[in-house]
This record gives sequence, structure tokens and C-alpha cells, in this order.
Amino acid sequence: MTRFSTRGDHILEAARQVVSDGGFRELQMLTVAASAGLSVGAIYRYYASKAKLCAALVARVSSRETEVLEAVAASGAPAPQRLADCVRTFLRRALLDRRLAYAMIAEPVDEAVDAERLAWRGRISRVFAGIIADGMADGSLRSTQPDVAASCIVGAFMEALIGPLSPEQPADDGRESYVESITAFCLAAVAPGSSIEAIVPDMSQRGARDE
Amino acid sequence: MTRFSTRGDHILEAARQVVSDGGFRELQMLTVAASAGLSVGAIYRYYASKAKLCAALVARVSSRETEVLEAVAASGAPAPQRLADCVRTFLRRALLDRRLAYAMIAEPVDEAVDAERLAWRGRISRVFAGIIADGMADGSLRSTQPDVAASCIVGAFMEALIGPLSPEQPADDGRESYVESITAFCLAAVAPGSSIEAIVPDMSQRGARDE
DNA sequence: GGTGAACATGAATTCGGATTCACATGGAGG
DNA sequence: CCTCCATGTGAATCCGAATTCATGTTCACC
Repeated sequence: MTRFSTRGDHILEAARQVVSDGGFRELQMLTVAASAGLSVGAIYRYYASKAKLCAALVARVSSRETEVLEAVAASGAPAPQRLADCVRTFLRRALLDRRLAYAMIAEPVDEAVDAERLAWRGRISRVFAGIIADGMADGSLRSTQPDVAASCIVGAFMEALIGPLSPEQPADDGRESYVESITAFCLAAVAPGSSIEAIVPDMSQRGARDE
Repeated sequence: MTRFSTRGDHILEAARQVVSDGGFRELQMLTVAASAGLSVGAIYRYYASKAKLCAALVARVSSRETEVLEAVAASGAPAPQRLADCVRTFLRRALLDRRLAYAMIAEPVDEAVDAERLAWRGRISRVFAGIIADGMADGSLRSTQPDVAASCIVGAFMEALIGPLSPEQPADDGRESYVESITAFCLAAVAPGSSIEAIVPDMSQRGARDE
């Protein structure tokens, strides 16, 4: 419909549709073709292979999400606030389409797609690592290894979000409190002031950087 | 070799071998057969299908790990200590064979296997939720929703451990500090005393239980 | 109207494995 | 020595998609 969308975009949109209910498992060329109102062969005119199509899909969706996240991270607010905002933003957006989120985050497809996914996670993680480093610099966050902490945060909210144990469909009213619980967890993990030294030795210096 | 191991176990062991380098992606009946020194047909005498074989493999490995974890969790130590010990234990053991760990934790195969994997994660998560509940009861851990916090912890250390961004092979000397960093993160997330209320509203009551 | 390039179609083909099965092999019991 | 059953073999078969391609369409331009 939109004037500027090319045929290739149309196909990508159809693919997104398919993945968003049924995941990559159901992304077959036939299914996509049907959903796009085209024939199988036509798809090959725009994407050389299924793998390429999948990779393009992941790239497109993930870049949208990354932009949003980076925008939030760039607000001038204090680090802890930005951290919480990023987590919340990611969670809320993902909750709008969990099947797609799961597919984007975890469902394996093939190497090309995995590479795309990996790059995405890298970008997300870097956003968090940046915020954490900021917070460490001004003392608003406790001392950690930013990259490790960032990985943990990403893992924590992704697992809580789409892990096999997350509630199938948090009730509408519970959704927001669910988001806040997860956000609180992530924030507390890097907030200053908790008393863990007795149990975990301070390694933030020793293992910090050795290459 | 061992007297008591049946032929079925032998095959399972061969499968473990294959998965432990190459993951489930390379677990083909032909590959397993080769690794077991048998023919394809022979495997089918012991496992009705590839899916069954995979499920058996996951079940076997995961039950070993679960037992270890539950034993650690059952020590009489204070909750924060047990929490840290469980995380450390899991991480150290997983670091011994990361490819296998990744496969067991994350690599999807098919529904039957996923069910097995899900059950496993459930058990792990329950172990953590139990410890957290204990800690909340005696005040040694801050107030959270134990099941959500447990999911986050599992996600955090799994991602940091085997996520696509985790260091391919932490240097021998860095390994222990890596483990400690992750452990510290998990512990800090549920330790009391951090100041996050200004940013994250306390939802521990409101959204706690509504069914 | 005629021509060709770009675009579509979908049945036929190919392909990567899983699964089957007709045919050994070996050894325990008669 | 013969039979039978448990066990093993691996080539043949099957199956579910991906991929190709011979055969139409469309349409812009002459």
C-alpha cells in the first residue's frame, strides 16, 4: 500500500506475518508465498534463498528494535534511570508480539540467520554496557565488568520474557507489574549499596581487562 | 567397557560425544552410528527414532546436573551463600563442556526434546526460587517475586555462560574471575540494601499473587 | 499492433536426512 | 550339526521441503 515499499519489502512483511504466528518453523517458501499473495518462484526473484530471506527479516526487525533502544539510551537521564528505561522498553515492545520476539531472539534457523542474531545481541549488549560504564564513572552504579554485566542483563530479561518458564500470557493487568519485576531485578544487580562482598570476592579489578 | 553399561548407554554416550562437538546440528543417525562403531540400523534397535534418542540424551545429562545442583542447594548454609554456590557450581561444570552445555540449554531440536529441556529448566528454576523464598523469609534477601527472580537468574548466567556473546574460551586464568563476576551479578540482584526504589516502584506486593 | 525485457507461475526436480527392510552373523540350546 | 533368536548391516526407500525452469503474462516503448 505505502507508496515507497518495494516488492521485496512486501515479501518481507509477509514473512514477518508468518513468523509472528508459528515462528520460523512455519516459514516455508510456500507459506510465505501464500501470505504474500505470490508464487514460490516470485520470491526467488527477490531473495536468492530461504536463508537470505530469513536473514533479511531478522536484520530488518532487529534494526528497528535497536534504534528504539539506542534512542532511549541516549537520553540525558542518569545511568540507572536509562538502564531501567531500556529494559522496560525492550520488554514492553517484545510483549506485543512474543512469538516474533522468541523467533528473533532464540529460535535457531541456520548459520546466516544466527550471524544476524548474534550481531543484534551484540548491539543490544553494547548499549547496556555503555550505560553501565557511565554509571560506574559517576558512582551511580556499582563496580562491575560492564560487558559481563550487560550480558547478564540481556540474558535475564530475555529469559524472563521468552524463556520456557515465562508465563504464557501475562494477564493484561499483570503485564506491567511483570515488566517492573524484571526491571527491578536488572537494576538491583548493578545498583550500588548491596552487601555481597562477604560472599563474592571483589574481582572487578583483577579480571577486568587482559588483552 | 564398564560392566554395567548396556548397549543403549553406549549409543547415548556416542551421541553425547557428537553433540559435545558440533551440537545437535551434527547429530545425524549416520554420525552417531559412526561414533558408536555401529550401523544406522542398530541404533534403531535401541531407540525408535532420532527424537527419542535426543530426548534420552537430554534427560540423562540434565538429570545428572540437576542432582548436583539440588545437593548444593540443600546445604544448611544461609540463603545468599547457597545461591552463590549454586550459580558457581552450575557455571564451573558447564564451562567444562560449553558446546554440550549450549546444546542442552538452548539449541532447539524438536518438540519432544524441547519438552525435556523445559522440564529441566523448570527444575533448575525451582531450586533458585526455593532459595530466594528462604532468603526473603529470614530477611537475608530482598523482597522479590521468587519465580521471576529465579527466571532472571537462570537467564543471566546462561546467557553470560553460553550466549553468543560470551567469550569463546575464557583464558584459564580468567575463568574463575569470570565465574565470580557472573555470580556477583546474580547475588547482587536479589541482595538487600540496594537503592532502586526511586526508579522502580515496589511491585512485590501488588503483582505478587492474583489467582 | 508488435516486440522484448521484466516479472510470475507452479509442476517437476533435487536434496538432505530419517527410516525401513531383506539379508547376514554368531552363539546358545538341543 | 542344526535351528532359532538376538543382534547387526547398509543399501534402498521415503519424505518434506528448497530450488529450478519451461512456460505464460504485463507493460513500456516503438
